[in-house]
Amino acid sequence: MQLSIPDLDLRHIYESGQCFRWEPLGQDTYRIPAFGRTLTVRQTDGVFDFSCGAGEFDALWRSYFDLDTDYAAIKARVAPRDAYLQAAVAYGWGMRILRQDLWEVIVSFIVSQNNNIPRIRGLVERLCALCGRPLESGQYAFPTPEQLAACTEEQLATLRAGWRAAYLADAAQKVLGPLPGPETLATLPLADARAALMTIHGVGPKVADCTLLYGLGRWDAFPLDVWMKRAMARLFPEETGKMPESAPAIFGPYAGIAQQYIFHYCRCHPEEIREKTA
DNA sequence: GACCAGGTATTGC
DNA sequence: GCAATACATGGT
Repeated sequence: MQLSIPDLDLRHIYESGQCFRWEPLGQDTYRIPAFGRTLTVRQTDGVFDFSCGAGEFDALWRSYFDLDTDYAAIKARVAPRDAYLQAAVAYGWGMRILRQDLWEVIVSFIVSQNNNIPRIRGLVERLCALCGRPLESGQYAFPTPEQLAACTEEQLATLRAGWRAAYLADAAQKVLGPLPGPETLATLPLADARAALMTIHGVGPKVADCTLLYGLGRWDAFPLDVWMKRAMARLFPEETGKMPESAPAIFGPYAGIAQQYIFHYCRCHPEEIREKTA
């Protein structure tokens, strides 16, 4: 089906480090495995061709692309007087926060720690091929917690994930066991939801915040990685040591979305940050 | 061959 | 509490 969508650019999302399984298929086209399905999307001048019918689109992908949220209003709220924020929003004008599967986000960002994005992509794909269900498209579904938990240490070693392999095993155990379900994590106070996720070995503050933001749509979560720390030190030096708790006071209820614009811009323009903080 | 990559757990003060 | 350190793997 075809749809005209404002404030959406697939490349901005693909490059923004929130998802790791999108596969570029030439100009402005991506193949996206998620929810055990494979969607192909082509973008031409704000018009999007989705390789699915209206039923599947409304059931799965409308929420995935966060299409019921007015990003124009959010951008206006996020970029007040500060020139850097204005530039970040203008540069990543088509950014959106995907509503991804919670379990997939937990695993992906455990894998992401102290790793670069190309290697994260490779690792996640190897994991899917190792124990995920084969799809008709020839790709693999993201493995369930049960499938991951069933893997032996030797099998996980083939991923070449290093010390993170043990973290993945623990994440599966915790999700199958004591961890509250998605509905609970979505409604818990931020600090409590964060603490619950951090009971997983290998999930610290940053991975917990990524999980809350990308896996539960909690825009009050504000992931602080090395790049965001640099950007915040440059933009709000007086907030040093108070982040991420003070983020909502600065950016309002869309702190996590602001983070996404800033992170993307920051990664693509490293010189603007280094000049000021080196 | 250092050095870095969307960090975290552990240790020592 | 908070800084220093090790941690595996692969790409510049």
